[in-house]
Amino acid sequence: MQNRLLAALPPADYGLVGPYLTHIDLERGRLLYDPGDPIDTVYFPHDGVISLMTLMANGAAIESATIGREGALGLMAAVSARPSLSRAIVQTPCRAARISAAQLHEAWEKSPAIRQFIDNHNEALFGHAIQSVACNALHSVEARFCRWLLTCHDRISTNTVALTQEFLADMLGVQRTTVTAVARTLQERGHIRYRRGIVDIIDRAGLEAMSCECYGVVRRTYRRLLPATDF
Amino acid sequence: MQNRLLAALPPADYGLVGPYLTHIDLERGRLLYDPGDPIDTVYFPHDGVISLMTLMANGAAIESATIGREGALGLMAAVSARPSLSRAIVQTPCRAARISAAQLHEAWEKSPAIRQFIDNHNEALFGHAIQSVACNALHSVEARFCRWLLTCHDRISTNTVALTQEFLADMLGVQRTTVTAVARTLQERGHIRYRRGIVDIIDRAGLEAMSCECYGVVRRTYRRLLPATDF
DNA sequence: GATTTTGTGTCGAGTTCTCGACAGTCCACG
DNA sequence: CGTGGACTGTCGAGAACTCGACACAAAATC
Repeated sequence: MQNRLLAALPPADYGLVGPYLTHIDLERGRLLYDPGDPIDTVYFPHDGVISLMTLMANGAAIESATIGREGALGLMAAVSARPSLSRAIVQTPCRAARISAAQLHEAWEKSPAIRQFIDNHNEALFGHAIQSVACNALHSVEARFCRWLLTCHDRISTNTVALTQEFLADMLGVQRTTVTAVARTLQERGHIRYRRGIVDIIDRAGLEAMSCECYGVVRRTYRRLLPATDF
Repeated sequence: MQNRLLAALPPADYGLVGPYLTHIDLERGRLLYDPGDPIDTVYFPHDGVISLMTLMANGAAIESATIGREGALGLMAAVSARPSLSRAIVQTPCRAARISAAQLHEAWEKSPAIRQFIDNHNEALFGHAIQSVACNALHSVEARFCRWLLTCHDRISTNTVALTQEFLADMLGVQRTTVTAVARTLQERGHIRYRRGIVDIIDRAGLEAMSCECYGVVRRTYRRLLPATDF
C-alpha cells in the first residue's frame, strides 16, 4: 500500500475501506472527471500525478491543484455526493486504488479517523489552491515551471517526466513558445535535459533555487496536515 | 437576520447556534486572521465584504477568495480546530454575527443541516479559489478589476465602494499605476466614477460585459451550492 | 521505406504590465 | 488655517509574455 493516506490508517479503520478497494492502472492523458460529472469514484494514487484543471469557456484548461500518493481524487464526495468542479486528468501513468464514493461515504460515517483525514486533505487541497492563486498572479513563468516540475517529481519515482511542452504550456496557462524558451534556459544551466516529450530532472537543488516560495509553502502545508506525506 | 446561511437554517437547527451568536461591527481594514492564527471565532457577515488573502514572504498579499452574507469566515474550523491558511481582512464595513468555533463545532455535531451547509460552503469556497487560479493566469487586469468590483457590489447594499487604488492593486497583485490606467478607461466609458478612495458603480451591465467569465462561474457555483444566496 | 502527424526551434512585431520617479491634489489633524 | 501624509496622475524605459508564422525533426502509421 503506497498511498500515504491509506497507509496511515489504523487497521480497524482500514478494514472499513480495504475490502472495497480495487486496483487500476491509469494511463497518461486519461480523463477521470469533467466539470459537472458526478463524483462516483474516489482514486487513491500509489504513484504518479493527477491534475485538477479549471476549464474556461474557450477550452483553455489550466492546473489548479495536483494530487499524488499523499492524497486522493474526489475525496470531497465522501462527505456528500456532488458534481466535480474541475477536470481531473492523469498526468503521469498511475497505479491507484479506487472505491465508490458511496462506499467511502459509509466508512466516513463510521470512522472518526477517516473523517479526520478527509477533512485534513480537503484543507490541504484548499491551501494548495489559494497558493496557486497568488502564484499565478505574481510569479514568472520560469519560477512556476520549476515549481511544477518539483511538485511532479515529488510524486513519481523516477527523474524522468513524460510531457510535451505544448501540454505544459496549457497547464501553466501560457504560450508554448514561452515554455520552449524557459526549458532551454533551464537546460543550458544544467538543471534539466529534455527531448521530444521527455524531461529529465538533473539538478533538483537548482530547480528549487529558481522556483518560487510557493513550492515550499504547499509542501509544508501537506506535511503539517497529512503527516504521512513522505516528501 | 441577513446572513444567508443563518437565514436559511430551519428553526430547530438555528436554535443550536442562535443563542451563542453575538453581533459586532467590523470597521474597514480590520485584521481578523493571519496565517497560522488559530481560528477561534467564526464570522457570519450580514453585509459587507471580507477578503481572504494569501501572504507571500515579501509581504505581498493578494486576494484568493471573498466572503459576504452568502457565507462565513472560518467555517472550516467548525469541523475541527485548525490554524488559518490565509489573512482575513475586512474590506468594507461589516455588520456580522459571530460565534466561537468551539460552540459552532458542538452544533455541527448535533445537526445534519448545519453539517450540510458547512460542507457546501467549503465546496463553494474551493470553487471560488480554483476559478481565481485560472483567472489570475489567463485574464487581463481590466477584466479582473471588473470582476472584483462586481463581486464586491453583490455583497454590499450601496453603489459606492470605499477603497484606494493602492489597496486594489494589492488585491489584484499588480502595480498601482496599472490600476490607475484601468480605472481611468472604465470611468471614460461611464461604467464607474471615482475619486480619492471612493469608487461609484454606475453601469453594472457595462462592467459585466468587460469582466471575464469567472464572475458568472463563481456566482453560479454559489447559487447552486448555497440556494439562499440572493445575488 | 515513405508519408503523415506531432512536437520543437526560432523569429519578429506587438501588447501588457512592471518599476522607478516625480508632480499634483485631497484630506485629516494639529 | 496650515501642514504633513496619503492618494492619484503621468511619464518613459524596459521586461515579460503573446500571437502568428514557418521550418525542421522525431515518431507513428501505413
